[in-house]
Parts: sequence; C-alpha cells; structure tokens
Amino acid sequence: MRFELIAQDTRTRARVGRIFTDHGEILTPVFMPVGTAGTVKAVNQEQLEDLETEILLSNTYHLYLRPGHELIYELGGLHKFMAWDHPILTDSGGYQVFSQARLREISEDGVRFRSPLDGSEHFLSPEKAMEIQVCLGADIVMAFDECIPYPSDLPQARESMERTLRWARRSKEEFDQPGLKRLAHQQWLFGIGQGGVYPELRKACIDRLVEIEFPGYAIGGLSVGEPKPLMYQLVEQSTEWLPDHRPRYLMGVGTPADLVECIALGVDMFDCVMPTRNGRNGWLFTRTGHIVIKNAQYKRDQQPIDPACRCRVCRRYTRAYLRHLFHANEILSAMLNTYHNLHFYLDMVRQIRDAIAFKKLADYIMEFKARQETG
RNA sequence: UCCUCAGUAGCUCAAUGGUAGAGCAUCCGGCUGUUAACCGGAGGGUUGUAGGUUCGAGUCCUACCUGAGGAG
Repeated sequence: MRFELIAQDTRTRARVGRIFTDHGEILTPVFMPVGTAGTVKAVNQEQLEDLETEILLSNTYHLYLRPGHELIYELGGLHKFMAWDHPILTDSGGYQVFSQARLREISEDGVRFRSPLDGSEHFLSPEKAMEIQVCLGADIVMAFDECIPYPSDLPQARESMERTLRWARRSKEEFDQPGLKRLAHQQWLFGIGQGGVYPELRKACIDRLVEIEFPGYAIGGLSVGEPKPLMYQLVEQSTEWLPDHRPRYLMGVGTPADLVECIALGVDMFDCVMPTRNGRNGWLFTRTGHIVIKNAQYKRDQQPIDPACRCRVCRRYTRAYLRHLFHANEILSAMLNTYHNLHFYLDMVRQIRDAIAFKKLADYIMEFKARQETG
C-alpha cells in the first residue's frame, strides 16, 4: 500500500494523488460517503458502485455495539460482510465519545460509556479501538482520539491534545502488535491531529505525530461550531505543517464550499454526513446552491432537482414528484434524495480533480463561487 | 314523532364556571469523523346558531340546526 502524488495545482496548494490499497486504488482528492453501521443509509452497494464511490467510511463504535466486531471477523471481515469489495476507512469512535457527552467518562486509559442500544456499560481505549478495527479489516484505520467542543480554553485544549497524542502512540503500538487477529489484506493506521482552535497546539500535535510516523494524517476536531474563517486558517496551517508525501484527511467536513476551499489548501480526503443526512431531510444540493424539496414552491415544479445534473434521479424524476414522496414519507424519497446528493458530491470532487490536473483549480473556484451567488 | 349522545384549529380530541390547548396535518428553518426517514419554530379559533343565567360561559338553562344511535 502506498500514496503517490500525480499532479500539483500551480495557483493553489491542491494536488491530485493516488492511494493504492489491497481493495483498489483511490484517486484523491476524494469524498468518502458515511456508512456508519455498515451501510450508507438509503442507498445500496450497487448504487454506490454506480456512483463510482471510491471509498466508504464506516464506524468502530457502531459496529462494535452491533453486530459486534468478532462476528464480523468470523464472517470474513467488513468488506465481505457488507459485500463491498472496494476500500473502506473506519473511524475510531473518538467522535462518538464527543458527540454523546451524556454517556462518557474519560480517563487516561480510555472512555467508559453506556450503549444507547441496551444501556450496557462499555470501555473504549486506543487498544480496544485497534482490536476492533483490525477485526473489521478496514483498509484505513483511524487512531483513537479525543474531539473537544468549541469553545474550549487553551489549558483544556492542550491537555486533550496531549492525551490524543499519547493515545496515538498507544494506537500505533497496538496496531503493530503481531498478536492481533488479522485478515489477509494490508491495513494502514492514520494519526489524528487535535489542538482546538490554537495553532501552536495544532502544530505541536502534528509535529509529534509526524515523528511517530503514520502513513497518513487526519485533521480532527474542526467544524464543531468555530467560525468558518478560523477553520480555514487552521486547515491552511495544518496542511503546511503536514508532510507532502502523505495523504491529508480533514475529518467530518463538510459543505460543498468547504470541500472546494480545503482542497485548495491541500486536503486530500473528506467525509461528511451532509449529503446523506440532509438528503433524507429534504435538502438537495445543486450547482447554484441548494433547494429544500419539501417546500410548497415545488408542488407543481416539473424540472429535475438540478437541470445541470446528469445523475439518474435528475434524468428521470421531477421536483414535484420528489416533493410528494417526501411529504408522503415514502422510503423512495430518502433513496432518491441520497442518490442525488452523493452524485453531487462525488461528481464535484471528480471535476475538481480534473481542474487540478489541468492546473485550473483557481478558475474552477471562481466559477463555483459565481454559480453559488446566482443561485 | 319521541328519547339519548355528540358538535371546540384542516383532522382526531383535551380543557373542577376563571387567560381555549395537544397530537397529526400545513408552512418555514436547521443539520459538517450519523444515538438523526431527525430536531426546532410559526401560522391557524365569533368553541354549530340564537337567546338566557352569572362579576365571568367551551362548560349551566331554553330553542333551533347538523350528525350518530335507539324507540315507535
């Protein structure tokens, strides 16, 4: 498994790269649809292939609680279990600990929490997160980190960042341990940088992660409520400090505009629930912004979601019909909306890759911004 | 024809004689490593009609209208 750079934009810091995994190649920049519980909600694996999805994100926390990582290992690993023969990245559960504040009790060793499924008590640590992810067999495995809320003060952010760093070392040590039950294919462990909104903490964290050496690095803990310009500034600084020859993954981001901005700042990988969740909730992305398909103004609208979109949904169905499906609470509503939104994200990233390859990302960005304004 | 019961928001229903509310529907927001087909907000009423009692009536009384059930 390796990462190679194949193009570099001239006027921005964007680059095109290729990640080689035992389940195929991934062209970067890449957007990873979120398939938390071993499924991207409302679309099936054939449709994901049809959309030319290159890699999925799935989740340690959820699969550990149900159906259990040991069962998935027994059944041949997550790829086989969910019938997805392409690359998979699994998140470590760190974010779940953050987003479910009521349940957690964090110590140096790890996190104690209660299952929302049955109330049972569980413990997640760097070691446990590695054991689970190695069992699941994701091509890319994430270190167990701590994600802090915004705002957090400097001492808090420092303490948390130091702990995340110690957890990163423990994650790597456990991940490299020969005693773990493993599947036949190779896996990569990515480190995650934290540090809140404090550049000096972010830099210290990244520098020390790079010393530990990971095959890829993530920027975590952003887009949790901080102002946009601050987020972009932290991303810009982080990508400067990260090595060029390793993939850079901005976790949990973001809106289409976020992707455009952050790719220009040198980010290679993204994941976000937005296209899937917002799709189920009636929010559809278009080249000129977004439409809320549930709104009354679409009741008699015979146009497709986005006249400029060539996806299967836009080629066949009208806004009026999609609005009806939403209001009728039909399952097909979630399916078609999700399909379109994923197409929008994946297609956008493909176009951006082309723009970078032709050294024209700056032009693409100008056109993108102009389109969003006219919408 | 008589008896009983019921008429309150678009719908289904609340409200010891004391500021008419809820759920659903409608409309509009929000959602960034998914506890999320979720969450939030708003609009919406001459309480069937006309009288009466009362400081005060959705509530009590009278008549009428409409509906359901029963008797004949």
